[in-house]
Amino acid sequence: MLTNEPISNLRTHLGYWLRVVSNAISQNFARKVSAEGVTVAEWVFLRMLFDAESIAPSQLAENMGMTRGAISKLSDRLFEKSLIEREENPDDKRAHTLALTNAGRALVPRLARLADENDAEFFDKLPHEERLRLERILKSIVSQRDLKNIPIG
Amino acid sequence: MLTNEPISNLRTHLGYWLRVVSNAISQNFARKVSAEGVTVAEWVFLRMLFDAESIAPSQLAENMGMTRGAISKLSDRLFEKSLIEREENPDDKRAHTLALTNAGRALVPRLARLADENDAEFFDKLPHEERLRLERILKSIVSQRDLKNIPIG
DNA sequence: TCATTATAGTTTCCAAGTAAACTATAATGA
DNA sequence: TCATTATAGTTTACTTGGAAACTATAATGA
Repeated sequence: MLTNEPISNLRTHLGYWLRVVSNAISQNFARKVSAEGVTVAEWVFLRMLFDAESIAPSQLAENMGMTRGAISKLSDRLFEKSLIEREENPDDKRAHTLALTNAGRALVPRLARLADENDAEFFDKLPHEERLRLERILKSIVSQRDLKNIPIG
Repeated sequence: MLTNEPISNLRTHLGYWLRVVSNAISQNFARKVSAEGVTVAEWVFLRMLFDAESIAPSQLAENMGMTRGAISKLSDRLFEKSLIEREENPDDKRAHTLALTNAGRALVPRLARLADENDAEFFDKLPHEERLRLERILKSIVSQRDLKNIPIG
């Protein structure tokens, strides 16, 4: 050996434990929303449209931390499921706007319940104080590293 | 509205913040290890082989929380890169054993350094006490939910 | 023994993302 | 004005994973 430094174990990294928990939460949530016929990325997409009323695909790409190509394909799928509408902007024929259909708008509250349930399954058994600490620590990392988006994958 | 319950915002869920941080850490690490020509899944694979000396693909699938199919394909890639060897078990022609090549064994310490660096980038600025709290909270969720594996995706 | 069942690993088909090329339209500025 | 450049969205080629079918071999038990 040219160095005395030990080869660190996977479990020595906080990032490892974060990934284990985060992926378990996401997979559990994916299972729940699949019962409503959507994916986690589709949930995020629909939830953002719910607030935005209408939004450009490129803006959504920015907000979701995904490429425009990915948003384009996500839109195709949600359109096929009749959950969103797409309109060409009359002032700028390059631009589109996306909006929820009535079906899409009706689905969001059900998905939001599933998200609440999912979070509760993982965190409700923590003492309230611990939940606050966890939230504070995570948000401090987000602001320290200036993390803006929701990278899905 | 049929219900008075508000539609919860994405940012109200702890799972959301966990995913933001976890994905940022993984993406940052992916960028680092790509300079060494490997992916995050390949790092985990190599690190496990480093300890195990030799291991069966199905055992590795179990340990990594991936399917045998995925391990089969991961093995192909690592074999192509001359980082692992595959041998047929003479006692049971169905079974294989995997082991690191010298090149693979030489790579692991460099990747372990990158993992250390990556963790430090995200967590070194936290007070020591906070790091311990975060670790304790995450591990308590792991044990409470009996999370066993490293789901990569 | 040998038909049946189980196990190990591989392969095929599919899903959903990225990067980068591509198309259409708009904005800019010499 | 109109050639050049920028922007919006789509498409293509590729990556990497899962699910399930498939192949080869081993174990079981009537």
